[in-house]
Amino acid sequence: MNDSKNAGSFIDGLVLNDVQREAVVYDGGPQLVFAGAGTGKTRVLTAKIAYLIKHTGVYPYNIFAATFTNKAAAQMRERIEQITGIPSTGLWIGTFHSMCARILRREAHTLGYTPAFSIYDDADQLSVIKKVMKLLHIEERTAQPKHLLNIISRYKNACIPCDELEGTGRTFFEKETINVYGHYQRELKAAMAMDFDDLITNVIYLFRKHPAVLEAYQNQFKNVLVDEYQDTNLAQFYLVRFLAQKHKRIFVVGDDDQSIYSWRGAKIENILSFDKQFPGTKTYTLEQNYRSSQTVLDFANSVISTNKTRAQKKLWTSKSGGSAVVVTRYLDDRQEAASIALKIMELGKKNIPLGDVAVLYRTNAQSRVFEEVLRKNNIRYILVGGISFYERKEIKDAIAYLRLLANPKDSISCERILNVPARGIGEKTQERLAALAAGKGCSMFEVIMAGDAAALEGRAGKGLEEFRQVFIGLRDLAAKGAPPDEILSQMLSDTGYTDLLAEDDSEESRARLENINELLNALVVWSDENPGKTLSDFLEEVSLAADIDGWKQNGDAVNMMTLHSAKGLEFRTVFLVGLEDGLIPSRQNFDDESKIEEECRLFYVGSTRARESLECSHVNNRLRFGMRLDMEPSRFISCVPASLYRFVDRSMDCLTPPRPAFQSRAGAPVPVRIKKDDPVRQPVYDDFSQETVQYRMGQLVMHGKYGRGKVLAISGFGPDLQVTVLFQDGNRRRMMAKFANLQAL
DNA sequence: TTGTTTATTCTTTTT
DNA sequence: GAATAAACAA
Repeated sequence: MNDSKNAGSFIDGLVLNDVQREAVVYDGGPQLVFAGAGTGKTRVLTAKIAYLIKHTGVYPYNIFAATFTNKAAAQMRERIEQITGIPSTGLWIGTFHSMCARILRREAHTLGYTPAFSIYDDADQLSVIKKVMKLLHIEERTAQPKHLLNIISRYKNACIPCDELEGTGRTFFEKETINVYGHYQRELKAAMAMDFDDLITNVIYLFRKHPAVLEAYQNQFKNVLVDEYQDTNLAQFYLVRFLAQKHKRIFVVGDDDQSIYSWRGAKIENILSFDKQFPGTKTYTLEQNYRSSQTVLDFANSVISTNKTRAQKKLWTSKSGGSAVVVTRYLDDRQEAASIALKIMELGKKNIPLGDVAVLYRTNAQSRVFEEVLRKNNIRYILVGGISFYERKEIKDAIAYLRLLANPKDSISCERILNVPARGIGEKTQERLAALAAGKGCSMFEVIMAGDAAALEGRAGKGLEEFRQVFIGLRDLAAKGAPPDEILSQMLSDTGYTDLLAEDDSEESRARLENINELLNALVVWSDENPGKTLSDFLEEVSLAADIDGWKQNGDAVNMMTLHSAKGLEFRTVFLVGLEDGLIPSRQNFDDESKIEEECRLFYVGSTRARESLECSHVNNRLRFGMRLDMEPSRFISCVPASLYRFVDRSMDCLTPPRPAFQSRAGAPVPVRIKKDDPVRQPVYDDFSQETVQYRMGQLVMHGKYGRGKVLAISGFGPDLQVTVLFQDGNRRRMMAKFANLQAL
């Protein structure tokens, strides 16, 4: 970078180019930095904060810096400390969610919350919404719980509280949704819980209702900085505006070409209209890329140039050349994985550290084939995302115990573990408990702990008493100030949770036991590193941890993650896999132009992760939903001029024995799952269609119009017989068997 | 009430 | 094919 035309100068030991330095030094109001991929975005932000602290007399305590992940925050904090030599303890740097949680714990009482409130993840949210729907007698097939949550989330992102919506619903559905929203919020409040959106939104409500509180925070945060500004949502914009209103010392960095979170409410308009929102904004554009080779950049530039709605810019680098971008076509996903594993091994032989290699894909499900083949070849890998550690059943159970201990109103956690391990407390008992709690105006857990429920007869009563004793023990321990890990291990032994797993000799139980021990270790380490912090602090960290936060680049392990997780990272060699229409762009976004553009940006983000070599691949045929589908190469590849990459077709190679594309299992009929010795459940014969066709689950069939498909479900009987078929185009159709005229394959 | 089998849906992406 | 909901048997 020293040979570039705007030769670098140093600020506090950081090399900066002219534009970067100007942005760091300027102190005349709002600043917006458009920073393309690899143009030193993090460097500028770090330098800016360090500069503020070291040269302008701003205390770390006066800085509010929002990053996209906790990991990024931790790294930046460390770097800043290094540069300035000043302890960064007071510095507020973290994700919007974690910093808002911090504010809310402080101000909890103002909002009628306890500082130990629980934070609900989406599984918890789903439980709450289902509870509400049951209460309001809304059936799940009339309105999907996830859809309702989505609408609620949109209201929250716009910072519209439910009481403002009362009576505004026009259609029946709207009225119902608003009603659900109200009940949902009441349920959360009763449980002393907030969901992810609430963390931001409640801070906004706090500031709106209590100007004095707002002013205090405005006075504290004289400087507001935001990273990845293109992925902020409306509520986050309101927050930033609130905080920066007074001093107008706001500095945001982002790249509209890397906006990939609109489905989470992110508004690309935030960055595109920043200068209108903050008059007098000084705008900078960073276009010199320090990461990738020219060939990679040319490819990436071409990918993104097809998008219409974007701020014009073009990345360039002073590094010339680089190895050509390769696009390879494979026969199927297995060949793709096997060949890439082979290539990875060759890289290893060339002494390229595998920690500098990544396999990136659109969906988590795609990791499976790679895991299998890498394991078979003894290649170490690190998998980011998928089912994360904290989403595992046993971990969620353990956490629920701790949560309930910290927050006795947390009914969702209470219901989760009341009968785990099984204590004979079934659905009926739970209903009775809920009624009892409602009558007394307290939570289920409080009813149990008061001993009021001990009056319940028989097994259930006994189970409840057992449950109560466990928590009495835990409370004692907590009151004595025992460290969290001790509390957890006592819970595990008192409930018999560990014993139960130890008794069972299955592979699964052993894995679970291992996970539990891992959690225990994590708690020990955590308490060690965070003396004085409470159980709630730990639980908060757990709730707000991203998959990528736990990721540690390891010298000899290949990295595998989704394109979303890869944002902000870079690798020497990147394999961009599964580049097929339907995956990227996702089939579900086919009908929306703006979503297609976002998928294109995702492809762009992926391509720009590569420093030296970029290998893309797509397959003719892929296993999805347990069936083989024929795929077409992604439309985004088709848009790139052939001169910008080298195309290799390996789909004719016979690495795997040749077979018809569709019938992967050599046409072997899928075994029918019929209950043994039950004549009633023999395969259904449709005697009423012209031909006698025998349908069974998993049966491969041919349809005149839709082509091949797999029978997923059979319902009805005789002339009413219906079959649900998943077709090759990825769509599922339910059809009357007598008209469908399906042919067995 | 519990543990089994069977049916159904599901795959985007995550703080 | 895998995870979950629903249905069922013990």
